[in-house]
Amino acid sequence: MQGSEDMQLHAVESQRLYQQIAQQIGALIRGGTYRPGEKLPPERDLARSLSVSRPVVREAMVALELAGLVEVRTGAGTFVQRWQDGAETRLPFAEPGDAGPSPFEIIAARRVIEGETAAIAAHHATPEDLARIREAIDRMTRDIDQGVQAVDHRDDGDLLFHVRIAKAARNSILEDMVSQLWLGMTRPLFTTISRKVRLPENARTAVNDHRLVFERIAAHDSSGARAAMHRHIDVVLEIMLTGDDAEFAETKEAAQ
Amino acid sequence: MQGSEDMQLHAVESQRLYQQIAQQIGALIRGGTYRPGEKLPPERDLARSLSVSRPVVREAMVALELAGLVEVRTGAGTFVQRWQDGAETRLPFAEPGDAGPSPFEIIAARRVIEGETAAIAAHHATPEDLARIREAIDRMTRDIDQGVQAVDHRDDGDLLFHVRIAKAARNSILEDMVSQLWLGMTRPLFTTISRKVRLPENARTAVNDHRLVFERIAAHDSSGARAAMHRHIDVVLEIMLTGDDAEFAETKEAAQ
DNA sequence: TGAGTGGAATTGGCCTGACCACTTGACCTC
DNA sequence: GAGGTCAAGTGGTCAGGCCAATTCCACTCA
Repeated sequence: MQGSEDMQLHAVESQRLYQQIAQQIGALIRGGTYRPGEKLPPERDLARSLSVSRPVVREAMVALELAGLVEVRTGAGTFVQRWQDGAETRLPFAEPGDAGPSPFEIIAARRVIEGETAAIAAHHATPEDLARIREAIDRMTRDIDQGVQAVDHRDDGDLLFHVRIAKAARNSILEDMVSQLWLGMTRPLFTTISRKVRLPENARTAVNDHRLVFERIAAHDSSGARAAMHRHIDVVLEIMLTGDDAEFAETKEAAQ
Repeated sequence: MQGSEDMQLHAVESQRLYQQIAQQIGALIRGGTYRPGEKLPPERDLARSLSVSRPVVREAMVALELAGLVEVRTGAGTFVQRWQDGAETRLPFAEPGDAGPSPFEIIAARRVIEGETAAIAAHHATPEDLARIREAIDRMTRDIDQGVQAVDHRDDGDLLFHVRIAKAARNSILEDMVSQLWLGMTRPLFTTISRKVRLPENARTAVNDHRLVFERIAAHDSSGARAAMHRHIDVVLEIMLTGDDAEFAETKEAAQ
């Protein structure tokens, strides 16, 4: 998996108990031991058989509940959700041996989603929407010129640009997806890769791309906006790939 | 918001304490009271000032952690995440007065995402992928003929069809999105609406649409697959709208 | 003077045990 | 048989405590 040199040891970041429990139970559910609609053992029993305290089990239940795997009914019990998820409702935290989606999967997903949000935005965008998008571009330009790096993501012009386009598409789900995918790209694990995108010279190309996308949206040119956004994201992909650990190259195809 | 008749009273489903706490703290974070990187008060203090027990605060922290809003560092404290989300990281559970995304937003999102997954799948699909997709169609056909309704979502041919296409697109993120959106459509709140789609006559049209999509994918006709999927989802939208509470009609446009 | 170190204070992680409130279903009454 | 009653089961919450990781600063020693 890795050359014999530069073997950096990354801490195992010990998983908290509730995460381990949630994973175990989640696996049982996905594995079919507990079928949809079925009732899980009482918290007290689970605690006993897992050799943990009830509070820990309860924290795990919160996680499973948020993941949509179980439904907790006061006084009645905890039940496996009936509907949803064909195969892949993952717990939000990494499972052992699972690094989660690669940066390239994320890029590919962004290409798809943001390409479409840009196209939709080109239809719906009001003057106010356009002003807000333009403001994000200006902010990014300014920050690059002054060499500052937004500490607060709420001030990050790059992110704002993408989110505001999604907002102009008038679909809160798509908007959330854009935010979440951005989150994924800036995760600690990927900082080394994504930091390159932030280098001044690359940032300038990016902001220029942003302007092109903006122009197409402002012109209500739907397919043009989609194409421009695709080009932009392809460039980001290129940057991520240049001079990089070649181990990722094989994943490149998956990003189209 | 509603006609004077047929005023059905839907239960308030009392929110659990941890959810209320998580919402409050989440609001403070989004509101800027706690800035990114900043340290939250210790759990004990929070418990005291919120007049709840520490376990409750801890459960709320699990929720906030899973939502990506905070990071918990053993022995050090709880900190607001630096990166991520420009504006809209929502807690997974509904906030007061927020019904969450409407079925029409979900449909619109599905149209976008699944249209693209179908297009990508048309590129990548292997014979095995095609076989699995076809199997989903067959299963759905059989279930309709026999009048059975899958109790276990893992046996639901309709869902399987969509998920397996996403799987053929070879992107786990897109795949998860398709699953999650499906989840959203079959939520308890929307059952009344989405049940119509399951009516035998509608199900037959659906399965026929599925076949058309499948043919385009099998023929490696990317844009044809996208178009076929769009048509399919447009039909679903139509079904949802027919003879329905007209209050939703205004939202129709948002679904394109 | 300054680098290093040791320990106390802080803070999250986890446990025990208890009580309350809601749900469910068997049982009892009419 | 219909309807009401009650007790067991189960989640919701609280209180208090101990352990372990992290910080940070006063102290030590070169």
